[in-house]
Amino acid sequence: MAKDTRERIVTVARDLVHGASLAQVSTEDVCKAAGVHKGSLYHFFPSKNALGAAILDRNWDLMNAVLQEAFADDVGPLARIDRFVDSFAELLAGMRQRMGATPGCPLGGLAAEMAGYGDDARTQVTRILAGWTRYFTAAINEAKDRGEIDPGVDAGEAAMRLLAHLQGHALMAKAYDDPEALRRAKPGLRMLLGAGPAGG
Amino acid sequence: MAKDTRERIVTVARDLVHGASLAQVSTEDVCKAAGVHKGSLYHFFPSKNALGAAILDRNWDLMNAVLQEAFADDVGPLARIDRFVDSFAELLAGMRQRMGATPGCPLGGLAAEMAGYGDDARTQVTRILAGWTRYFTAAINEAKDRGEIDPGVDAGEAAMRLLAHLQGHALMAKAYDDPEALRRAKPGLRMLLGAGPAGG
DNA sequence: CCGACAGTTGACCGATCAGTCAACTTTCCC
DNA sequence: GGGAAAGTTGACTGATCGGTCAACTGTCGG
Repeated sequence: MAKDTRERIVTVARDLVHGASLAQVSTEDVCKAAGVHKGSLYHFFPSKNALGAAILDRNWDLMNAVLQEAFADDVGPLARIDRFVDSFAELLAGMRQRMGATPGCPLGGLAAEMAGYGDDARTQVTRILAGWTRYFTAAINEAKDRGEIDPGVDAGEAAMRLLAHLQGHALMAKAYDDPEALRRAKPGLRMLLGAGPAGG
Repeated sequence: MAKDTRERIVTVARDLVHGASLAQVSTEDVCKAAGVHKGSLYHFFPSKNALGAAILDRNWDLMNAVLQEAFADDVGPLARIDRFVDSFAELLAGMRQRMGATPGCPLGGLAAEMAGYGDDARTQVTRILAGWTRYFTAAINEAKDRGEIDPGVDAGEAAMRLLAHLQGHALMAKAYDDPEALRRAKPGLRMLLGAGPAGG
């Protein structure tokens, strides 16, 4: 029952927080939704911020799974990026249906909130961002090797640009309550790589 | 005294909120900082969210002033965009010095928070975003006329891409506690316009 | 069967919060 | 100067919040 309860708390809290923010969700909300009592929550987490950190890690695990699937090498590197954007957009669309409103990026949104909670949280955020860019960097390097994009581009810098671009579009998706806004990031991503507008 | 007090409340609240979030700042904090009492605050604002809306409007006013100055036509359209990024970065740097940490975009951050507060707030956010893109759209059209960028690009779509790109980089600036991260958006903006890397 | 310990309970606390209110003061216009 | 309206005061409320705690339960090794 041990790991099970902890798992359930994080899962439930994740769902609640993703629809709003960490600050808007109380520990009591989480407990009620998870069918646990306050003491149990604080048995596993020393503080609410620690729960927030666990949620952020969990969100990264989920995003990481999406990334791994999208970046599988059964298609070319540029197509993988497109595939990831589609998966991301579908993820947002599904959440919109479940919650009635389009949330922002599960990582970016919570990250922005927690980055203001001190350096520890900010370090966690940058660690996650680094993990995310790694997928882009690898794909970009492969695209360079294949001659699909200019070999002169710095893969790391380009990857950061792609990530920032995606985060910005995720914000638009939230602001316009429209998951499709994220998909509109695709042509921009191509431009940022100096690659042709289609096929890859 | 009337308008003066209201003004002071919004100004002070803006500073407090920008360093954190609306949720993290209490009405008491605002009152204390403004040297007013609760009743006065609620004399001018029907609710805390209404104060948030006023702050958002104020932030837009300030950003609008920065935009107007940066987009003055004493230089070419592409140079105006660069100039705006520089002004934006300096704005963040100044706030970092005053508050000890790099805040995100004054508009984007608060917008993301308030977009989850209902459709009214979301409408306000989209209105502001539209005002922002207008500057980009005009500059892009002028650049097209001058033959500095491909005349085939849709100015509106391109403007949206630029804005999203900037928002993403503002998030990075916050996450890495480094205002210079925003400046790194510049080459990406050029790529998104299909323009040469320098001079314009 | 026992003792230890992880997990669970639920009442409880002190603090804080958004928002209220009736009384007071100032301003301004007739 | 008088009276109404606008602005201000400061105490107050009811709710909520993060977090605590001592006692209880189940489990598992010896």
